[in-house]
Amino acid sequence: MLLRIEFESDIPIYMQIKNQIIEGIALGMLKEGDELPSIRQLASDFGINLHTVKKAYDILKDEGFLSVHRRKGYVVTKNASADDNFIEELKKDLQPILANAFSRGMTEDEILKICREILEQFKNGM
Amino acid sequence: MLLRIEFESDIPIYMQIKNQIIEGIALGMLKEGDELPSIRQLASDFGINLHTVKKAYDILKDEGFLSVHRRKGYVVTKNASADDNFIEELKKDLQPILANAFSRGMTEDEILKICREILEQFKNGM
DNA sequence: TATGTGTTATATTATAAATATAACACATAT
DNA sequence: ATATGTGTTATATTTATAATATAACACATA
Repeated sequence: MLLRIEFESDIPIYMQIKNQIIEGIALGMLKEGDELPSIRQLASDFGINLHTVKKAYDILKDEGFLSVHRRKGYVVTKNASADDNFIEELKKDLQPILANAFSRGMTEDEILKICREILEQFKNGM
Repeated sequence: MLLRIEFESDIPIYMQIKNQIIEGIALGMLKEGDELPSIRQLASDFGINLHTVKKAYDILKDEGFLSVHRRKGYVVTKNASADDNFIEELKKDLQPILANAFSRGMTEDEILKICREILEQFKNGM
């Protein structure tokens, strides 16, 4: 599992880590039972603080993507489900992004094509 | 054009304003030439600061959704295009959101259905 | 000339993100 | 037993971003 952090990005570091781990799971690069690097290890690799990594991991734990074992550390656990609550959040997240694309003149088909391409990656486990 | 601000939201106020104006354009509620409330007016309506509103408006101006006239104030101008640069950003924005949905077990069809529903709103100008 | 637009500048406060350090709890390899 | 490597908790500090507060200015036009 390769992580890269863009320090110049406007996306907070803990969010980049969180997002990339979810993407790793979606792509099949991270499977149930896989152990993640320890918070100290990852922090050290990137020259960032232990708490920044822990924040990302803890959010993923709360959401059901990770669980934690005393000795093994954080482990992939796919307990996150797409309940009604999540669907609502999903719509709220997508709404402004799709509105932006549509307002710039993209057609429904053009926009859906991009969504399909991204989802295709996940299905094929690239 | 009705705006609502959620002060408890984790989304910054200027971002909520920005997003809702883009959604207004996507929904056809805001059309080319429409004048927005003045920054002082909108700030006063919501009990927020003039600069918070200006920040939102200025971003929209930079992106080509608004232009500004000395007397009329900020006006809807659809100069925002979906160039290669935007498409790249769009993919980057969609990637983590779709990964999240997919990792929770949603199928491609289920996810695309939600995208279609949102886009349908825009096409029908709800 | 008064009024209502946006603009610019400066300072301050509030909140979130990230860091720095230290000490602790727990499992297990040695 | 003890050392080591996990995560955990606590506290304080620094940095960056968001939001506010005030004031003065430029411009168009009624």
